[in-house]
Amino acid sequence: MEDDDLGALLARVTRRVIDEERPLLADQGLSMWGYIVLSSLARAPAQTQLALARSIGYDKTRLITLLDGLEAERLLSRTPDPEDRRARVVRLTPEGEARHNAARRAIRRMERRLLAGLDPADRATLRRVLAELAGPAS
Amino acid sequence: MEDDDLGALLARVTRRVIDEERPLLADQGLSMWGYIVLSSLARAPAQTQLALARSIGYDKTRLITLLDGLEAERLLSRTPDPEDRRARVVRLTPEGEARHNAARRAIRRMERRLLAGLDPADRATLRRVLAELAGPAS
DNA sequence: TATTGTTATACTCTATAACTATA
DNA sequence: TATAGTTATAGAGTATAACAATA
Repeated sequence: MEDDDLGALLARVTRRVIDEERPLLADQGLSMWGYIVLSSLARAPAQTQLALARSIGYDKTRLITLLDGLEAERLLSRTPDPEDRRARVVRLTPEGEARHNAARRAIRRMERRLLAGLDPADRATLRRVLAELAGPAS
Repeated sequence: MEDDDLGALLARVTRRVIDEERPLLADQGLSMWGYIVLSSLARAPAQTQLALARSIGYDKTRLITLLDGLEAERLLSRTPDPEDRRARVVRLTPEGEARHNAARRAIRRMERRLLAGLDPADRATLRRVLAELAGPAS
């Protein structure tokens, strides 16, 4: 029997992880893309919404309503940039940081459980190789 | 700087591979799901369309039009099962087998190129660990 | 003239319900 | 009554075009 394609294998594993993540995020009142936005902002505030959209690989027009929702929940702020009055700097609020951390903790717990059966060296290799293949950090 | 979530990492790598695959499949006149169907049938014919849908994780109603297209191109055949006249056995035609092999070769070439920078032991570990995490073969 | 943020629109993909023919 | 295949419809998700404000 032939090996699976790498792409097929990756897609199956990714789908499995995502399926486990979704209910954990729902517990925190977050969608997948909402969590991705919070994660990006937790690394660094976004100078423009366009830059944020590009950095997470999302459409800039869809980002608007996503940010609207997150802002309405006071998880992030959009403040006009005094240097360029077209742009709006997007930042996490303290509440947004807390919500992100809670979601992140739940996801990390799930990941540990998922990888529990693997050899520790394999776990390390997996993470290192995936990071290498993913290219420069987003 | 914190590590990325495993899910985020997997999603990035998967997207990258898929983005590389799509044009190769388009060269063969195949969609992603079309290729997945041909791959499944290349492993074994499907006793019913429902079983095929389940095995590849696709919706049975969407499978219909997908199979319609592939059948119109003579890449597969749907023949009524004499034992159960509700069911239709789905098989690759020789042309379907050839098309699948051509697509597969192109994809394997791309995968080799993508993984070329990795240590051979890491490559092997990646494939083995992903297969383990993907669960029982579909 | 180009860019940021935005809205509106169209399109594609996906899920649900209901029908037919067999079992 | 349940299942395989199918069709039609509705919904979610996504992409495209166009606009106002600013550079």
